[in-house]
Amino acid sequence: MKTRDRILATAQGLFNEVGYGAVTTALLAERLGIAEGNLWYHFKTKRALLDAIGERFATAIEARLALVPQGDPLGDYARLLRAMMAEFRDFRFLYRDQSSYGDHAEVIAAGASGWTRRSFAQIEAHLVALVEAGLLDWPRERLEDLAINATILLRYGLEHERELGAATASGTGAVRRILLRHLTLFEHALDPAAARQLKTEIERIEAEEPLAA
Amino acid sequence: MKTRDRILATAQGLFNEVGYGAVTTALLAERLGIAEGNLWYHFKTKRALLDAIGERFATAIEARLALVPQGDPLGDYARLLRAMMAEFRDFRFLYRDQSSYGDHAEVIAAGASGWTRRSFAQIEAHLVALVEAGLLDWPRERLEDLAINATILLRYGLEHERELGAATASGTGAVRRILLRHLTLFEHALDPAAARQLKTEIERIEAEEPLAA
DNA sequence: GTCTATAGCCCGATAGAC
DNA sequence: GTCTATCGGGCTATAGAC
Repeated sequence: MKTRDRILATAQGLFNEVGYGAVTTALLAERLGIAEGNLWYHFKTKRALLDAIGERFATAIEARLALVPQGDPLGDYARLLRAMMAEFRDFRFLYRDQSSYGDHAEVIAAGASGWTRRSFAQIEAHLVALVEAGLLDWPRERLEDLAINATILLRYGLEHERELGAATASGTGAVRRILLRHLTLFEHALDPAAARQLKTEIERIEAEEPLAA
Repeated sequence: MKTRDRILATAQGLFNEVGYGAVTTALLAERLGIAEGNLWYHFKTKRALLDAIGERFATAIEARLALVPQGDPLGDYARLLRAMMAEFRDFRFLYRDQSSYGDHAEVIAAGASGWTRRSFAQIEAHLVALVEAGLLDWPRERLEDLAINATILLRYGLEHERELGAATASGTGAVRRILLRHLTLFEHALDPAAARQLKTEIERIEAEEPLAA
């Protein structure tokens, strides 16, 4: 792996782990086993490093937002949940530490609002597919609210788990709890077999691999 | 007002406004119109300042958690909503900037988990009162989930509004939108007159005064 | 209690040898 | 591409006059 990519991956992992503000260039260089000066060869400023991760983020989020229901409402919804949680986990510091990187934030600050609104619509589209397949019994006029509430519960799930004192790393069950929690919004209105299948899929998602750091 | 109290109030307002990490002692002193050295007379360290605000927070949160349904389910619930939103607003940086104050956090880190769980129970108790008064049609076994989901939507409401690009200061309608959003969780199961009354109360809450800073 | 002056530290970033 | 050495600056905090 090229040094530049190692820096990016390690920085991203470290930012997620201890927070953007707490990651000094000295700490990052030490973790990488390279000299601090070498960092500046690959990234002229700390901000340039953040920007590079921001570009990765924008790419990942656009890829996730491109997911549309494709005829298997339950599988499609589970796939979307998996993609969203992976994104929240892999780029967690970008969501969480916005107050730390102050002016270093352009890509995120510019995109956040639109991305969030498109996430609402995306979840709603998937819920509509469930309704149309007869798997979810929910009045059309309340689907938008359901979608927004589901998105918020997913979006702030990891922070909420941490606030409850739970570990949030992969394999701790945090993702499973978050997904099951959001399911309580509409589980009672789901076809029982569909609910069971969704829960099985959720167990599979929790078992996923974390970001290589 | 004593200088010590002015420092506390101004610091709290400034922390909420621009983030704990972004508030340097130089900025704080300038806003107060006093010399930086004078700050250290009143608070030996920046952490001591944070601790003092943390104590205020602990007092406020215990006072809020002491609120119990008192026979007027709708009024009681509105009173609780008002208290919670005031708390989230007045001590916002404590909720938001946890990654910034790293080790400076004792009171919060120690209490957060318990406070959150007690908030769940408190909201649930108020919802139970609504059910028992015949104003809310909700199965008992799903009340806990409803309470938890409502708490999360309220707790992360301001951060979510900001992420959507909305202003979150008092009078911007952010609090009203947050309260109406959480109401979508169970509005359809509320007695229509009760729903109308709750909405009226919500308008009244939005019109409230901000923290004097 | 409040001020001025400054210490001491760590940070992000640069210069230049290899 | 990677290293060592070092700089300038901002930050928290101290010393001591008033």
